[in-house]
Amino acid sequence: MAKPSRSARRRETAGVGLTLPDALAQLSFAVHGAIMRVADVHDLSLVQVRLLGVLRDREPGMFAVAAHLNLDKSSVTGLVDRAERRGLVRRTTALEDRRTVRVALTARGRLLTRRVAKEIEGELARLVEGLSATHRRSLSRIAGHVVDVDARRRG
Amino acid sequence: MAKPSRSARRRETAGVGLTLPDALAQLSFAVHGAIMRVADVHDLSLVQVRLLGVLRDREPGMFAVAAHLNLDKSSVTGLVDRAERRGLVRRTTALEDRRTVRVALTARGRLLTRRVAKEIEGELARLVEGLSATHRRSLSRIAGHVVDVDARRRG
DNA sequence: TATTGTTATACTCTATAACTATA
DNA sequence: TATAGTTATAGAGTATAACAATA
Repeated sequence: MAKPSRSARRRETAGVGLTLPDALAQLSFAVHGAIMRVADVHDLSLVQVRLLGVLRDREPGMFAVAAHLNLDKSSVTGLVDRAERRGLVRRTTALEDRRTVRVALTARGRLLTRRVAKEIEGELARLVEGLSATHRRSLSRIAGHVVDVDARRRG
Repeated sequence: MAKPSRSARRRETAGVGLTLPDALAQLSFAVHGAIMRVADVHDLSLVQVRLLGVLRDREPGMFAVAAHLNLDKSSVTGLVDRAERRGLVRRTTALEDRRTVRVALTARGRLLTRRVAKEIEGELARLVEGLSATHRRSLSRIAGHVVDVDARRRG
């Protein structure tokens, strides 16, 4: 049996009488699946998508990338190596501190980043297109609140 | 459906600062984080947690496990190898078809599965404990609806 | 021939520890 | 000494292709 795509994801039957934890977990898997569908099309992993996202508005050093992605710096070395091999990012040496290596999107990387962001937004929009405007507003507001509380709790 | 105008979108997200796709993505990361906190405590990966979940009420063959997890059967061989090495699952040969290898939780695996499930439920409950009962009900209902539509769309 | 699993191989992703270069 | 990054190494997780055993 061949897996048709790069991602592995769960697809279990949804229900009506779900507990809130179950509903949350399944919603999370659905969202993850939507993101991975886009990533797969461009042969990107989730981490690579996140890397592109981090570089979208910044030109951080390797250490800062590691902090953003919550990875060890040695993991970022390989991650950037692979992205560089694909021509998506470029390493440049900082003039002010010759120890730091800045990472930046190439023109091709920038193009791909914009495209992927737009496609993910589209997939997520499709995911909620069956909801009424009222429910969409509710979901947005409640989800925002949950995220907010969680973020404050963890700094 | 027409693409909403820029101003309409601003109206839709007024008061929250997040678009619905953003809110969904961030909520998904928060949920994933909650699950991973539990998994980490028990030195489990997300896939291993899912494997335990699949085996909770079943004793499937390797092929069926692969289908449940949406993995290639060769990937499941290694996955089950590692779980078996840790004493969490056991391979047994089926009597009716000597090709198939059934996978079952050991006593220790069953214990861990119950504990992990309970802890994940607890983490997710904590995630939403700041919501009013009304908002919790809304979130549960709306999330269930999204998951339901998504599941039906993908069969 | 078809199905179920495993093996061989290769790649991504991740971490820890040791190393280099710069500050 | 301390910091930024890479290298060496190990292991999990994934896939494809080739194989063995059974149906």
